[in-house]
Amino acid sequence: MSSNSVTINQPMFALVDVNNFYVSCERAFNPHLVNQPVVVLSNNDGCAVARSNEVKALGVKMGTPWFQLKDLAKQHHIIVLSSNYTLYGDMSDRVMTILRDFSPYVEVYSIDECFLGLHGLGKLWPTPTDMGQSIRQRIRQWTSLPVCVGFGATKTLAKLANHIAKKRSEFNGVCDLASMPSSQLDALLSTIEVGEVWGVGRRISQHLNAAGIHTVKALRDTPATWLRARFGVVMERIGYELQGLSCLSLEEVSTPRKQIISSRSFGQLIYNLHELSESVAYHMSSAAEKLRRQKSTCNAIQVFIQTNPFREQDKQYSNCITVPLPNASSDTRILIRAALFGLKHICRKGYAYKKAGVILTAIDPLTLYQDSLLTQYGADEKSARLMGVMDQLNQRYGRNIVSVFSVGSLKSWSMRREIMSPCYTTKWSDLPIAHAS
DNA sequence: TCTGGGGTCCTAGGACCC
DNA sequence: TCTGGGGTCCTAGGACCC
Repeated sequence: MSSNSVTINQPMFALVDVNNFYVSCERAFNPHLVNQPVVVLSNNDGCAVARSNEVKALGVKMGTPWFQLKDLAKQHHIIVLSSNYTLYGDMSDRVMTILRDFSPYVEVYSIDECFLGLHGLGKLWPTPTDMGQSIRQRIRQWTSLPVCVGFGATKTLAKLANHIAKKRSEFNGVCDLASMPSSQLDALLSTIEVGEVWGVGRRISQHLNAAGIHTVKALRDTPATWLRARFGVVMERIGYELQGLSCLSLEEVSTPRKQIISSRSFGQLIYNLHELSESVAYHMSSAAEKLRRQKSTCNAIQVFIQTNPFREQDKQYSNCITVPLPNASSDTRILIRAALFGLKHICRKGYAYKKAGVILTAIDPLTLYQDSLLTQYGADEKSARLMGVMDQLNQRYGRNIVSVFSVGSLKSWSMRREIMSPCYTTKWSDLPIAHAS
């Protein structure tokens, strides 16, 4: 290496992930579970959603139905627990609080995973690995949960590093891909299957394999343009991310949900509208609660019901209906009324129903207000009146909530909402001049 | 009258994630 | 007997408009 420009890849992201999260939470409060084979089951105790290492070693896959697991469980004395989401949520909060001590840039990615942004923090630790070990130690000490930490130049690489830290004991729970010499990195990446990459699922793995791409190294060395042409923009991004070009940024503020789903399989089959109504009303009230918690309102609801597709001997029926609400609402009674109205339309007699639920389309009330204004002062209204409305709105909310985004022709101005950015001018005189051509 | 290009909006379906 | 419950984003295609 005689070059005078030595490149040191700074890891920009860390991913911290709790090992076997639900099982580890249960162990934190019941030491008898430590070193024992343990599984946690989903709602209705339907299937396994968390497995201890001992159970994974027996070959039990995520999502295995409990009835398929029963014999094995008896044979190996597996301890089986129903899930306790209140507990898990609480433990998750504690972990995230600890992580905020390590970086001001935090994205809570899921109940047991967290990305940290690291830029500017390099001087605080001798190496990223030291930071990682410190994170592990503190979380272990304060919550008794085991975590692994991965470092990388991009989120995708950090995620991959975390996977490596988990699977390969020689890393001792912390893997830093960014500081790894490239020969070692290549050797490592060529031992990992392409399906382990974040965003590469079963289907795309199959296609990649068919094209002769089997390992992460091979995927990284595939031209991103080819990935784009073959699979679309999402895969293109993954290609760049693997090469160390960051395409996915840290999302520190949690955005409100656009859809809120509440659904559940029934413990036993049900047969009539009355029972379905009860369940749908229940789901609707819980969805409406979530809706109000994120300060949204709802302008359409979808109701769905289905029979049990696994009972092949049964007559199958599944249907859904979307009920638009002319006046957006977050009032539980109004939403339930609409849902039951929809349910009546799709409910048929003579079927054994297994599952029902609702999906709300959630909207920020401010957005609704903007939309109504835009309808009111339609696209053909290229007048100063429209501009005046924009100015008023922007002043009232102290930020640019509407902006001009395109000039279609001399005849029409189009507008759209812009809450965050970018903000173009809202002054009539500053608008670009449209040329007829 | 005919033709074409460019654009929006909506929906369904596919793929992925935890 | 018994098979989870949430979410996101992208794309294609059709209807419609100018």
